[in-house]
Amino acid sequence: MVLIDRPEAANYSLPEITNRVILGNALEVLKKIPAEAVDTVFLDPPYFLQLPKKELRRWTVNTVVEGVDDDWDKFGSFEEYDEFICRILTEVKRVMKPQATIWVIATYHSIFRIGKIMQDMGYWILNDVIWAKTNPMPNWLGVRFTNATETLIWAVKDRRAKKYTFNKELAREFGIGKVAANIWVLPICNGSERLKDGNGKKLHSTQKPIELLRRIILTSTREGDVVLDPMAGVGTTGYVAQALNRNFIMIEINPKYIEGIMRRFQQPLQLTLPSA
Amino acid sequence: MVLIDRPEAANYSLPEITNRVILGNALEVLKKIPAEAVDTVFLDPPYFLQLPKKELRRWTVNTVVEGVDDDWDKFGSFEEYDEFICRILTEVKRVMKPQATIWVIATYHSIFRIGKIMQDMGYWILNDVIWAKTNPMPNWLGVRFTNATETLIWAVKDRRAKKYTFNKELAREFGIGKVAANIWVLPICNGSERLKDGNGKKLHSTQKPIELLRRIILTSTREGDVVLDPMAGVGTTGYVAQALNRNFIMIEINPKYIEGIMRRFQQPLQLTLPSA
DNA sequence: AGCAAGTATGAATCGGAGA
DNA sequence: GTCTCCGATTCATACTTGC
Repeated sequence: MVLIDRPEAANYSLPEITNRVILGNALEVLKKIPAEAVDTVFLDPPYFLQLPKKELRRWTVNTVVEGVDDDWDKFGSFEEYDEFICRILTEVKRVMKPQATIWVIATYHSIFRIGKIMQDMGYWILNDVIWAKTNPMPNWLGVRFTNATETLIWAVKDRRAKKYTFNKELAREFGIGKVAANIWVLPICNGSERLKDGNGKKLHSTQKPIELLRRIILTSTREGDVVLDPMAGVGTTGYVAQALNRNFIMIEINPKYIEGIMRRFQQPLQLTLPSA
Repeated sequence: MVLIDRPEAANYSLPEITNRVILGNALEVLKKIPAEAVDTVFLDPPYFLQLPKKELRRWTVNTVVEGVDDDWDKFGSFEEYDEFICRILTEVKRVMKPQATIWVIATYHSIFRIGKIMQDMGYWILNDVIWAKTNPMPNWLGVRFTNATETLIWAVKDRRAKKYTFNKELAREFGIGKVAANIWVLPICNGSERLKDGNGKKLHSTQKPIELLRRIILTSTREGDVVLDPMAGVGTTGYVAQALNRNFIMIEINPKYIEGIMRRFQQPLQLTLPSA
């Protein structure tokens, strides 16, 4: 894995950034990428959780839930959040090929805002896909339903885009029942897959599971395609793309996460390609 | 079942409309209902792009700009839909008690717009609940995932509302696993439950299943509560509410559907109340 | 070594009363 | 709006410890 750290760069050529991770702010880096360059986008933005200041304590073991308290999830208001989302989606749209598709993931905290903004920008939603978690954290005060799902929006740039990639047979394997249903049941990322920092704590608050990206890439890309992840975190997208013979471009602003990516790629992921 | 058909009415008292269905336009009828009158709302709005234009326009008041047919597929249509949703949610909010909760159901065509509008209006989302259909209509073209879900948004009027009703133990029965998960797996409305017209065709295109309303009412209301459905269709909400010893107020503009409601209530639904 | 018991933790908008 | 204090509250999974 090669890191690109040239903040002074004017523009990037596609070859020089393919299968690379670029250190920098997605909004600025994206502007330097050629138009209509990528086949698929996976976007995992901050969810703007607005967690209460009050700590949530497990009374039986007297420990505190370490919720998402990262600076990258802090916004002053919905308006501020909306503007951020809108700017990212504008830059992303420019670098998408005409037939490219985009995946965006979030929870109820923000997925509705994102979806409406996408529609208003002209993106055409193909599906919502529900990630049903087998092991969510329960709501133990019993004041709400346990939030066991995240929602993915799968869309094209424009209503007129038709010949996008969809591997129906693989989609049938992943969904529930015999139809290619829009529900994926899989566990959250934990155990040895979860990257840790020097103190054994999780390196990233919200690392996405390999299996989730495997399903996204297999259903919506072909071998040799270029997958873009503008907010790569610890790089699950590129890690899985490489294992499935896809190309990738990742952008990440946090050196701590970049370090995790570099460490991860030293042991390439092994995945069997479907015979089809 | 008593029908209220008094378009000339000034204002309604709560007793005179409780356990009744009111014939009329929801936007106008809601204005005649006292403020802070209901405990729970179930809103099943038109699903954008699934109804012909004239069907949607019947709901809108003073918003139709003539001669913009060419723009119907673009932003103009979204705006008109948004305004309709905003108006309904404004009237609904007024008649909700401070601790009342609201359920809104839709598919990806419109749920994102609705959710953002709700947030922008100050509604505070408690959960999204995913209705996973056991018997969805397959997507034969194979160009998308089969749409096997609908999304429900469950919300309170305001972020500060706390003492809303949530029957945790019942929610645990309905969800998947032991946690009260936000996923309900149940079939679409079919068979003898589905109301038919004189020609044996389905009377309503999107009749909601009894079981869906049973779960909504049992998890989020108490006996004696008032449940409001401003766009009642063939009246599943009131039909289930009555069987569970809840009160209801239904509004419906289409006499054909009202007729279905009247017919339905002649054979009251039998449901066992949970012993709790 | 293997099995059992104990411990840790997850994108969480998670309470209420009173000062 | 803040703050403090009181009290009731969780499951699936993976890892660690102990025998």
